[in-house]
Amino acid sequence: MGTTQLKLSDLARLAGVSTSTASRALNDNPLIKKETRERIQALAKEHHFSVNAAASRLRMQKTKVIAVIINLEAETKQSVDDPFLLKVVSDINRAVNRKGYELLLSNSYMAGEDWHGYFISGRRADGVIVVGQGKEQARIERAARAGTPIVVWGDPKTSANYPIVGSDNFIGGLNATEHLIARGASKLLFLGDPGHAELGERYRGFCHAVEKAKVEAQMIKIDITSEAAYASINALLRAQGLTFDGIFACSDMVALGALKALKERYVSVPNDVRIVGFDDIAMAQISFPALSTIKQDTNAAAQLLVEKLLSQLSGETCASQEVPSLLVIRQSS
Amino acid sequence: MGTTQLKLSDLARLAGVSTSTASRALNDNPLIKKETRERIQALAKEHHFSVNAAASRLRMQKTKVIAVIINLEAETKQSVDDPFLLKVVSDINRAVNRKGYELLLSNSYMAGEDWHGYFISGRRADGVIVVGQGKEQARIERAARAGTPIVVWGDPKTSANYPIVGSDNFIGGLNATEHLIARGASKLLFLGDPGHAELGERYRGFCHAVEKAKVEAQMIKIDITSEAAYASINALLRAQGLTFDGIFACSDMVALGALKALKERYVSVPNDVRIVGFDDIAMAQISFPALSTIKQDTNAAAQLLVEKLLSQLSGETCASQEVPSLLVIRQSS
DNA sequence: GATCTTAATGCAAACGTTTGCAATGATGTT
DNA sequence: AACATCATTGCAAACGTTTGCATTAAGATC
Repeated sequence: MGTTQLKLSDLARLAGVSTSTASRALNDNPLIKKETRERIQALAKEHHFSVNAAASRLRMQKTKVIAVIINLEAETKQSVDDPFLLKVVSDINRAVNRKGYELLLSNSYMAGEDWHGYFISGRRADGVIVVGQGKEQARIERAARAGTPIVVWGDPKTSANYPIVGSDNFIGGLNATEHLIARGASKLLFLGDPGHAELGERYRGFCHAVEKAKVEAQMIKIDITSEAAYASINALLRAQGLTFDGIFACSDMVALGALKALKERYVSVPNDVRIVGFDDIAMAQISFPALSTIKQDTNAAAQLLVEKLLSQLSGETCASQEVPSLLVIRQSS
Repeated sequence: MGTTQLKLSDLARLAGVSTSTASRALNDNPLIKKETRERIQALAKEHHFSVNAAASRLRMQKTKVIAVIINLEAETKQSVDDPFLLKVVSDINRAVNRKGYELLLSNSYMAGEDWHGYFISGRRADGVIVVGQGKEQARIERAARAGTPIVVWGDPKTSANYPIVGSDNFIGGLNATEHLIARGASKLLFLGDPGHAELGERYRGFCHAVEKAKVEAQMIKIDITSEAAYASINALLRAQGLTFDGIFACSDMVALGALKALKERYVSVPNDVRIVGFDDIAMAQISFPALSTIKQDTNAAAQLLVEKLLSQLSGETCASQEVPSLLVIRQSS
């Protein structure tokens, strides 16, 4: 309490060595005799000493911090509370920690337009992970061009001057749709917004399967929320009756919204309509009927994101990469 | 790219002033003539200059960073992916930003045992927000005693040497239970773990209502996950049949797990069994039937947490506080 | 015994800000 | 005309590390 903050030079004096020796000892530098190192480390623990990160960062010119910025456009209502996005952040957090880095949680509000200036020049972080490619990639591209070490969670097929990691959305959409067809659906419905890069790929997969099987199909463009899905299915049923027998929803939240609308109107799932979602959020297996879905391997993706970012930090350049997705069959299909 | 990092002294030279003038100008210090200030600020923008945060923090002795640490005990399986916890973090993020601070997302893994040493002495953050009181408060208490500015999301009734913000869990439990009874339930079931501080209060509210109304009640102690709830309801139905007609679940995830088990066995909700959850996560209104629940005002709580933390930073001492919760009636009851 | 190598440690500069104090010039007062 | 006041700016120290280089002591080699 009353005591002033212990600094490295104090610790050194307590140990009877110079500041530089103390510094090297704490960093386990083999220049220092082993027993000296251990003695100083023990002393540090005993006195609850910790290195002043601000000073260290200033001197080292690196922060050991990675910024994660959640990149949501104002236009869409997909909220920051989307369980899937938050799961991605959570997995990134773990992956970042495993590599000895810390995670600065940020957003457009703080970082403004000039991400390179804010994070890199501002020495707030050594690199940036962007979650959510969004529809507008100007800021990401600008940051990358300015030399920001940066990786993006999004659609890996998009060509860009930065590496993108994400699921194989096309295959995912294809598998989901073929599964619906295999289960007997012949009048398909895609629910989502193909204007969004990742969802566009899923839609391409959907269309591919539809054409191959020569079945009917329609697409309803909606906001990526359960509310929008609920409302649109309700409207569709009211206006035209049951014009479909299989739904591929662009996300689980959307699928669950649709599911609710169907159940309220006594449409049986999966007998009358089969549904497959995308993401495999926790709720998918707890809904009733449990939701079939395309599971995104966020854990593997998070690890890849971090690895690619770190390799950029050591000067290498790396490419976009898809991570396999997996069809999880449950009761809804 | 090839150009070296612009520093304050470079900017000053470009503007034809001293470094100190440039510094003051960027901080809008009225000591500097207004037009000089504006000229330098414009120049900074033009050259994409940003202050080196590491240097600034070193000199200022403060970081403008708040650490949020998610405090989950190893024993319970409540995962970091719990949508409610993540919503709290997300709301805290917004509240922190509004005050001009950044958010460092951390956990026991990085911070270790000595939070004061790691965050405060280590100059990584100016204060700490702990999400999740947990069952074991030794680390929090130790950090507080060491002088860490700290606030906790948890049960405000717990007496502690740090301020706790959270919902009025007792009232919440009381209201939920009285509502169940008012809807005709007379054989109640509490699903959760009263050993956990917040849940204990909810259980107290439950018991209070039960005693007042003199109805039957039982409690099943389970892990706070939908899987555990699903499994326990299943087991109970199999072993004893339908021995209850109202469930107060300690969280929405738990409620939804229970709901699924009931629906699978064709128990009608809300006709045979009424259910009320706690939290009001996004899924509550999209489940079928939509889940009645006690809504926690995470937004207000987040703001309170941040305000209390900042007032600690300016030397004030502050008390725990409850935020009102709200019974949201939907179809499940 | 003188020189060379090696292991271990210390000295001092640098990282880029912010800020108390001093300095300057201009204006107002006696 | 001498002096006090005020607005504006600059000087230089300090924040607490890390690290290239110099130094020391001890053992090895000739």
